[in-house]
Order: sequence, then C-alpha cells, then structure tokens
Amino acid sequence: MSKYDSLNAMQQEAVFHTEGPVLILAGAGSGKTRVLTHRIAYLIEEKGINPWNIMAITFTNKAAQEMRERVDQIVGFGSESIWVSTFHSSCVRMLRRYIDRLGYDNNFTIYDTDDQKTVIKEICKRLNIDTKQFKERTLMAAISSAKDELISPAEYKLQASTASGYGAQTIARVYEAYQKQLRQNNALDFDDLIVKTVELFQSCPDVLDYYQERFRYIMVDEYQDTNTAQFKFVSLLAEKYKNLCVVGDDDQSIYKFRGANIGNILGYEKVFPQAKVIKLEQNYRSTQNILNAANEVIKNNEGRKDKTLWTANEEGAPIHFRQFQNGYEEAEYIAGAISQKVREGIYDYKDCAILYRTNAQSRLFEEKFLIANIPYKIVGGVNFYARKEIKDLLAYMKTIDNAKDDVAVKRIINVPKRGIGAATLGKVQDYADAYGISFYQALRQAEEIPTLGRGSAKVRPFVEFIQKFRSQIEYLSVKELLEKLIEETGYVKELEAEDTDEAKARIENIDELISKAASYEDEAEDPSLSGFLEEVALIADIDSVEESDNRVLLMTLHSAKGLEFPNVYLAGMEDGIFPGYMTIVGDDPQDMEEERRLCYVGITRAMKELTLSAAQQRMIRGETQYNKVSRFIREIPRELVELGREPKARRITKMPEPSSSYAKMRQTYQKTSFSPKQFEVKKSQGLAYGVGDTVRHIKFGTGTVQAIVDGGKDYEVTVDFDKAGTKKMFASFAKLKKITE
DNA sequence: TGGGTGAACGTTTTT
DNA sequence: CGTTCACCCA
Repeated sequence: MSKYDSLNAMQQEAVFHTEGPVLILAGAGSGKTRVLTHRIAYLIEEKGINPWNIMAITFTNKAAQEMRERVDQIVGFGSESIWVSTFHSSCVRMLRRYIDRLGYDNNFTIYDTDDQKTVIKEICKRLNIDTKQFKERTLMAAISSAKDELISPAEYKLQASTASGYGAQTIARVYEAYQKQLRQNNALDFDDLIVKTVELFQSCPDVLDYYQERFRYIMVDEYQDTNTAQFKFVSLLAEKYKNLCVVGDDDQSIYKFRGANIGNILGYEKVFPQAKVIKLEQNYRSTQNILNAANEVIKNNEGRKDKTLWTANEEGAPIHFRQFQNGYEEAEYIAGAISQKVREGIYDYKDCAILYRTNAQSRLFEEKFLIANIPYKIVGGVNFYARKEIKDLLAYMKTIDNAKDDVAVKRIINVPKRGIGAATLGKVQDYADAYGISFYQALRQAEEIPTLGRGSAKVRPFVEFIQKFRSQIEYLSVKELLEKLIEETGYVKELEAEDTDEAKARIENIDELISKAASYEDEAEDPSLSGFLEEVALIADIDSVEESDNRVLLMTLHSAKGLEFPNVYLAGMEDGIFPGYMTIVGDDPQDMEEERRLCYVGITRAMKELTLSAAQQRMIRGETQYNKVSRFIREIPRELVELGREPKARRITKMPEPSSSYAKMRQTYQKTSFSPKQFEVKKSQGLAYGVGDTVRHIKFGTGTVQAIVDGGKDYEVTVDFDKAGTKKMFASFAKLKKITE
C-alpha cells in the first residue's frame, strides 16, 4: 500500500508523468493540490531527485503556505529545500541577489499602488499633463498592461509614434518618465518584479543558467492566471530541462483585467507540442446539484477546453434562490439564516461565506452582522498595510533602509509636523533636480540650497534623526527599531492625545505591526530590515485568513478562488452588478465570458449548500437602481433550484437608528473584523464592567449596563444606550468598554 | 504653513 | 454615498 494508491487513475498519471512538459487541466475541487504534493513526493522518493532542484510556484502567499505545509507533511527528509514560493517573492529573491547587474541597488524598495500613484501624479505635474484628460488610474493601468506584455518604454514610444493616437504618445511619455523616476528612487513596482527578472535572465546568461540548473523540475499552480511576463519567466527557467508542469483550469481564469492571458493555457500544446495533457474531472468537493448548476452555467461559454466535471457525492440540497426588495433585506435574510443554522448546530460560523462581485457590497452585511452579533471577517478592501499609520511608519523604515526612495522621504518629512511645507519641498526638489541627486541627498545639504533660507534649519533635525537611526541599524532588531521610531517620533503619543475611537483603532493597528515585526524575526532565517519591508510589501489580504478563526468570511468572488466552504451565499445576483454594468453595455463577448467564469468560480466554492440572492432595488453611489435578476441565474436549470415559499425573512433585531450612524461608526472605528481575542473571552476571566457601569459600544455609543445574565458559555449583557435604546448582547461579541469618569 | 471647507467624481475585480 | 482634491483664510 503506497501513498499513491489513494489517488484516482488520472491523478496517478499526473503524478507519475514526471519528465517533459505536462499540462494538468484540473477542474474545480478535483484535488490538484494533492496531485502537486504527491508529485513532489514521487520525484524525491521514487525518482531520487534532489529536493533542491524542485520549484513550485503559486500566486498568493496563502496558496504557497498551504502547499508548503502539505509538502512538509508528505515528503519526509529534505522538504525544506524545495523552493515553494509565489511569482512575486521568487522574483524578489532572485533580484535581491543579482539586480545590481541591471544597475539597481540590491536593497531596492517595492512600491504599492499608492506609491505608484504619487509618482505618476508628480510626473503629470512636471510634464504638464492634464490629469482631467488623462486620469492617474488610466495611466497606471496602461503602464501596467504594457509591463504585463513585456513592452518597454522605448518600444511603447515606437508603437505610439506609428499609431496615430495622441493618447498613446502621452502615455508613452509618462511611462518613460515613470520608469526613470523609479530607477532614481531605486524602487520597483509589482509588475517590475517580474519584468526585471526576465530582463535579468535575458541579459545575464550565467544567472539564467544558474537557476536553470537549480530548478530542474518546475510546477506552476493556477496557470490560467499567468500573464505574458510570468509565462516568459517560467519558460526561460524551464528552457533547459523542459520539465515544466502547469496546473490550471481555463474555466477559472478571472484575471484578464490584470493581464492574465488565457491563451497561455489554451495554447500550451502549441508552445510545447510534446506536452502531455491530463484532465482531472472528478470533483471531490461539491454535491451533484451544485456541480450540475456550475456545469450548466459554464457551458454557455464558447472559448474553453471541453470537459465535464462529475462527482460521486450525493445529490444534496437544491440550490436556494431568494429575491428581496432591497439590499438591506437581502443582508438581513442572510444574517438571519446564518444565525439560525449556527443555533441549530448545522454549521459553524467558519463554514459560511458570503461572496459578492464588488467590495462595496460588504458594507450592508457588516452592518447587519454587527447588530446580529455574528462574528465575521471581511477579506479585501483596504489592505492592512495600506492604512495611513502603517504606511507612515513603514515610510520611516524605508527611508532608513533606502534613502533613494523619494516617495517615502516625502511622505514622512512632515509627519509629525516639522513645519516643512510644500514650498520648502519644492525648493529642495529643484535643487535635487539641478544637481542630479536624490531628494534625501539634497536635504542633507540643505544649508547649501540658497533659496531655502531659514527653511534649512527646519530640515536639519529631520536629517539628523534619520542619520542617527541609520547608524544604529546594525545593532537594532526590526522590532526594536520600530519601537524606537514610535517612541522618538511621538507617533503613538500624538494619537493617544487625540483620544478618539479612530485614534485608538490606529494604535491597535500599530501594535499589530509591532507583533508582525516580532514574528517576522522569529520566523525568518536571516532577518533584516529590507527583508521585513519586502515581506510586508508582498502580503495580500487573503493571506491572513486563519482557518482556526470561527467567523463568517465575506469577500469578493476573486478573493474566493481556491477556497471552499460548506455553506455559500452568492449575493447581488443582478444584471448590472453581476454581470457588471460595464460588461453589459460593452460589446466584448470575451468580457461576458470572464464574468461567467467568475460565476462558475463562485458556485464551485460551495460544498453542501448554495444560496443565490438578488435585490430588486439597490443603492449605488447614492442613487437607487432597479436591476433584473442576473442572467446567470437563468442559466441554471429550474429543477435544480428551490425558490422558497416563505415570503419574508424574520427580522433579527429592530434597527431604530438611521443608517447614517453606521457611517459614523465606520469612520471612528476602522477595523473590519472581530479579533479572535474577544471571541475567546472566557467566563472565568470575568467582565471588566458590572451592573450600573457606563460602557461604550462601537456602534451604539455609550449606555448604562442594566443586567448581566450568566448564559453558560457567555454572559448576556443588557445595556440601555443613550441614543440607541436598550439592547441585549453577548459579552464576547459586543466589545463593551467600561468608561471611567 | 496648515487646517478647514466645499465641489467634483467615481466602482469592477488585486499580486 | 464616501472619498479626494483644490482653494481659501488664519
């Protein structure tokens, strides 16, 4: 009995076919991660391949982490030397070693979208480009897709000059200036990470050869989402030994907007004619009803590889469909349904997920969940590392790490206030431009800038501050550096003085950053400031989802790819929302097919139960829209669907306040989830307040505790709120804070 | 210099 | 509706 006996025939074939190019078409829930991990084990244990020579690439850190864990489990000795990593961090690792060959410093910084926008803005100003006519967003998108296609600024310019479009020429100018600026700042954006690695391979054959020799067996997950640059990266690496195994599902290709080239998977056999193609069509995840619905929907797409998923699982419950008056009722119904199922012991909170097309749709659910005391986590939206306080502190660290990063320097030069304003900044920049030095370098020589006058005195302490830290960098751990920084800038002190809920939330975030720094130091082999900054730059929101947290997950359909849940709600199934408005009015059938694939992804996330819902009217941007039921619903055969006769969802709690109070809550309290800490409040710990005390609730404001009832697992607290009236709530969810007068 | 106020504008989706 | 950006005053 070997570990491979538990695989089905097709899976075994994929595992045993180790040599040469292989394309594994893996339908949703067909066990592709299992195949990949077994394949790695097989290579090492049966073929005697050195783990050092194996590379597995994924898109998200979460997928990489999961792969790593499962590989560690199945491969005995030497699994740690297998290279399991995302595209982006693989490239960073290579670039940290060799990018000096391309004229960059090896301690380059990585720009996120915010930083990119700052640079683009500056450039538009400098080049006198009207940002009303050319929006930063548009420019960034154009540059990004050029990079995805490995088009250099020079090539872009050339193409723009032959094409007659005036717009293209402007973009070409911006692209060129942008790239130059990044180079000056010793910074790379996300796309550059891939592009520069490809450039490195192409211009340094010895480097390429080194990695080709190292990575003799390469596996790529989610291959349908690769773009041209990533494809080039992988094919260069695999060029020598040709042992390239790609796994993907063309029906789950949903990242065209980000440059994913579905042709990479559809045309794989053209590029590698000797490729072995294996289809995995047995689904182990979903019920027959769910799978049938998914199959029927995706059948409406033209451009796809022919395959039909089947399952040996039971038929299962029918698909539920509910239509509501408006979005509030939809959210209320789902909140109520989840509460009920949990109460009845059918599902845990963590078994349930709500999926929607756009992030904006999460707000209604958040509101209802807060009222219903349902623990939840919203994935996506504003990234933790994009928060102001986090970005400020990181900018300090970046400045200390890489003084060429003008964006970081400018961000924090006046945070906290040092009396350095736009006028001073402009003069320093002019000086820097005139002498061809970096912004920070110009600051260091502030005394020599004639136009600055007394301003130089204000700059001085800042420069000294940074220099002091820089001299200490070798003696401080990342955590110590961060703490010292917070201490000496008075950042947290300033927030404490504000004494608002918002400031408190920010302090909490900062504390979390400190603990991230600490855990980075524990885990990294060779911790360094650059290493920390790099890890932080590449983190996505989905990466922080912990399976052990018992909460409902809310996320976009895009974020949900690769996950599975027993009980799934697909909300906002309306023409105009999903498929999106742009797709309906636009006339590109390709776009509609991508939306349909997204729907397919959504349906196939469900294991046991799937509920689709729609609202007749919905507030979008302050205006009420009336939408028809999504066309995708109509593509599901009627006999698979149950419509629900009971007309009204039962109300959970009356909501006497106007919804504007929600906006206020959101403004003052930015955290988008219950932290597990409150969830684990134990009775034995007791409560920090008692009957008669004044307490504060994040949504309802202040109130007086009326009663506390011991409810077994938890305390049930009754509070009379000054504004919101009397509410009963569980202590572990309510997050009440005692106010001391 | 910096804070406050009002108008304008925008929604897919994210490594 | 919510955010961002420009402009104006202390």
